[in-house]
Amino acid sequence: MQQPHRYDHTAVEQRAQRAWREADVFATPDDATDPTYVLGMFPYPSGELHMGHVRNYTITDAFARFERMQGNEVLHPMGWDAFGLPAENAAIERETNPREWTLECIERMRGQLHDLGFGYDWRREVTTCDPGYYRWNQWLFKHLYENGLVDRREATVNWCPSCETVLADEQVEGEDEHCWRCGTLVEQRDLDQWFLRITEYAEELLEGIDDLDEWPANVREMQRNWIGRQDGATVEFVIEGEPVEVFTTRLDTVVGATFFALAPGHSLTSTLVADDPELGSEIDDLKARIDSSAEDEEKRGVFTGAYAKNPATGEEIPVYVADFVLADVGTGALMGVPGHDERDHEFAEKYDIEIRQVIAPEREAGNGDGENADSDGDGANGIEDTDGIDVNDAAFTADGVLVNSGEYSGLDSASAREQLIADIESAAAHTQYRLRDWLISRQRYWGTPIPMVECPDCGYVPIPDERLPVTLPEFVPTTGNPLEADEVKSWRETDCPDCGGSARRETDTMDTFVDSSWYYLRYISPDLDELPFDTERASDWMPVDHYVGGIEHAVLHLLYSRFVTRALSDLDMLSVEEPFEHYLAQGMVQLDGETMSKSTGNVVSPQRIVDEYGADTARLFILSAAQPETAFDWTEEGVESSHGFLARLHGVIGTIADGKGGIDDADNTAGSDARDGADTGDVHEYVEREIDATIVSATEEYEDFRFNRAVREIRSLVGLLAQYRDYADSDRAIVERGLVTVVKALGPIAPHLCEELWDRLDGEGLLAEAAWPTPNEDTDGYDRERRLIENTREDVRHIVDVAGIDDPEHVEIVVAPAWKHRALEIALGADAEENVIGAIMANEEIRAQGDAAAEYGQDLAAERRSLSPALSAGREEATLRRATWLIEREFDATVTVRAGDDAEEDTASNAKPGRPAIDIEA
RNA sequence: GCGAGGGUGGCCGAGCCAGGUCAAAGGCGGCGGGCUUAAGACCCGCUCACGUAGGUGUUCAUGCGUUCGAAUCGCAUCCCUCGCACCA
Repeated sequence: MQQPHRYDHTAVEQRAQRAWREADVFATPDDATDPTYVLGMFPYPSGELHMGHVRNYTITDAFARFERMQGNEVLHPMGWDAFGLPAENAAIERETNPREWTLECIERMRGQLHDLGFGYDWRREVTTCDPGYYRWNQWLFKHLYENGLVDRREATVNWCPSCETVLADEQVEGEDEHCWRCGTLVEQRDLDQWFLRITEYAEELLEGIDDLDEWPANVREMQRNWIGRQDGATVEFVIEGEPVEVFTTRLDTVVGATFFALAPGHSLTSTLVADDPELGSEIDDLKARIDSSAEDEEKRGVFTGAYAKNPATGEEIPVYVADFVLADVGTGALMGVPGHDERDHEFAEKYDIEIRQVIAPEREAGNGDGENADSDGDGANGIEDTDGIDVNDAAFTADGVLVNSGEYSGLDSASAREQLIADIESAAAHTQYRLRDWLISRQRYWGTPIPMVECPDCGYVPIPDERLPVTLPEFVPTTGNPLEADEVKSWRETDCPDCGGSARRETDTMDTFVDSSWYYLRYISPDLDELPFDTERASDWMPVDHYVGGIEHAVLHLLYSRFVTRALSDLDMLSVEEPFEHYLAQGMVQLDGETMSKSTGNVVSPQRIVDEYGADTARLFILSAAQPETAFDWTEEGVESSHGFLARLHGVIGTIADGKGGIDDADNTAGSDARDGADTGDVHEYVEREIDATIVSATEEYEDFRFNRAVREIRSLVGLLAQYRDYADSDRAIVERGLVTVVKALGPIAPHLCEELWDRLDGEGLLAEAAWPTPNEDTDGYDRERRLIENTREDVRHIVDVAGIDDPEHVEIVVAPAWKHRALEIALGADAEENVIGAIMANEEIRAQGDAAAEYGQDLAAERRSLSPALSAGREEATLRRATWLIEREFDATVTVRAGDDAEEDTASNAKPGRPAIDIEA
């Protein structure tokens, strides 16, 4: 129709952004009371925002804006995970230094975040490479140290040869063990390193998962797996007079232990082979095999010549050193039970070790599973009561009933375990975790210096708080650790805080995951000088209410953060134990089904989209393409469709606001156009109710982060408003209310355009600060009304189609008579045993309907269990009346709605509550 | 191997937790109509089968089962995705 106003997104965006900035809309005052804390994982400043970031921050921004409009105080900050190895490489490549490079990247990305219209409280911005931030990493380290949660010890650790640094276990991925950052295969090295003792919290962290009911199930499961709790027992086997402890989850099989195995790295191993050089070199071979990332190769072992005394039987069993025994699992030694452990079985077969059955399947009545019951059970090796199992073929690994175990025979596995713990002197119940301590040393420059000095006299001494931060010296481009370079010798040389003698600074820096393990606390009081965060305020504002970010951090960042939060809580720094109440793992952004990634080159540049279509289009497309947690494909068509919608909305509101639009003057008087049956008042009410219904459902969708559904609701309201505006007697006030609703409800998603349109519609103040729309009327039952209208319209179409009516003249819609509604109510209220027909016929008015009543009663009785309540006859009639204009427009026919009681008998008899009778005249 | 999550109409994807209002939302693609000189954009319908009055039949991986009633609950099987894995 009218010339659409040109939609100059760049101008619109700049205007809106300036307005927000000037009004300081997104600031969270320090005296806020428990604001809604909405947080996206802060980015590593690589220099360029990618679509994953855009998706992440669009989600948090839309939600934060929604919360603000709901009248809640909101904390929505942003910062930079600014330390990390890539900056060192980039600095060397570009002949600059990591600091400058990083700050430039931050500058650029901050600009991009601005351009996208994300509303952050920039006064709370944190940058982890800033000494004002990382001094608190050092402070935290020191306080953990003082509380016994820091350890320096020699260990076999993961070394990435490409990054030239060690890595924590969590940062090594996959079966092939590659570096999480660069993908290089890691190696093992024995080094003295700093650890945070996260294992102290293993049980707490595990139990805490149960309460994280707003986390995705898979993330919770991944954390459970990672912590890997195992309940079992420790028990000692004596080897040449030396007790050696093993851990086992199957103490019930101890009688079946026919060999003993040590890890090549076990301390006893070297003792046992000390005076046998040949044996020693064989074991060195084994060690070498383990180091060379042993795939699923055959297990190998070496018999040491020694014997271990089985604590349950007193039997002497051979001691092997075996490559499948890992030094860092359990105690680095194990009892071999070939009959009931697949791995031990394989080993025993190879070295011809006795395989003994001590567990039989529990016989249950009706266990018809013949699988093991009839497999040549008579070939059994003279052992009775083995229930047909032959452990020579394969280990039987399930729990069962003990056999061949002397006094323990007949006990079930669980009871046997308890009994054995009680009976064997050296045995004790023990719980073991797979979780390892968090190795935080990094042999890199661009990280937080670990605030320790090594004094020849006092050993390692922490640097006192008042001398923090330990700042980084100038960057020296070099291979290896730049902090070990000659050029920074003067930085390394220092004095001992304890004795004042000359000492050497620790040259390892911290894992950058330390930085991110508490940054969400620093936002709460970013300028505080005395402490990392204000305890009182943090206890009020925490936990983060909604945390959004990639699932790749399921066991890294998210686990470390949980640990640090608990540790801080135990230091009385914080009164919450879990940092993130609701965690939303956003899905991938894909292109042609492939994850967008720089390495493969299939990326869409956010910058290009913003330039070409505008930030609002990008945001709208991203949020309408899929639910936040599922992956979606980026498509140009989708982007264009989103852009088209915004441009149309812009056009529609432009024409209306300018008063030259397609609607009549607001004060037109209705009724002159005497359409049969369609009272214009009903039409208006219909639209009003649809506006209300849209508000209610959009609100619900927002609350659940289902922006895609909210968008659908809003778009369909726009469609309705367009139809209504074309309707001859539309009411300008209602159109405006509809548009205001659309603008408000879409505001969190496409904030710039909506801010502009809000202004055009003469909205007061800024949309970003406006109140969320509320329905005019109680929307109870609107669902049923919508369904009734939709069903009825579909039925009309259906009839027209199936009956082949070319040009319907008149549509008569007849609501079921009141007595049928009453009958339905009675049927619904009837007790299960009650006779429905009887109950209905007890009503005099219904009984008066004679055969019709009996017939309908039978219908009700037949369907009694699937009956659902309907609108009252009067409401049904009113609802349909409000919708007649839609049918009139669609078929260009007149439409009448009648109450069943006033209509002709024939027609009315077809009507049921919720299902009006329809009569169409051609 | 262990664990978790899944398998829905041509495709994508809701529904499943709280069984009936589900032939099953929405989008895409396809078809028809409107608008238009035409195309595009946009708007309105249709899109499992049969059917000249809103009907009937057969569907939600497969097979059993529970129930008056199952896409939804249970069991088994097959397949897919992800995580962990020589873990004692």
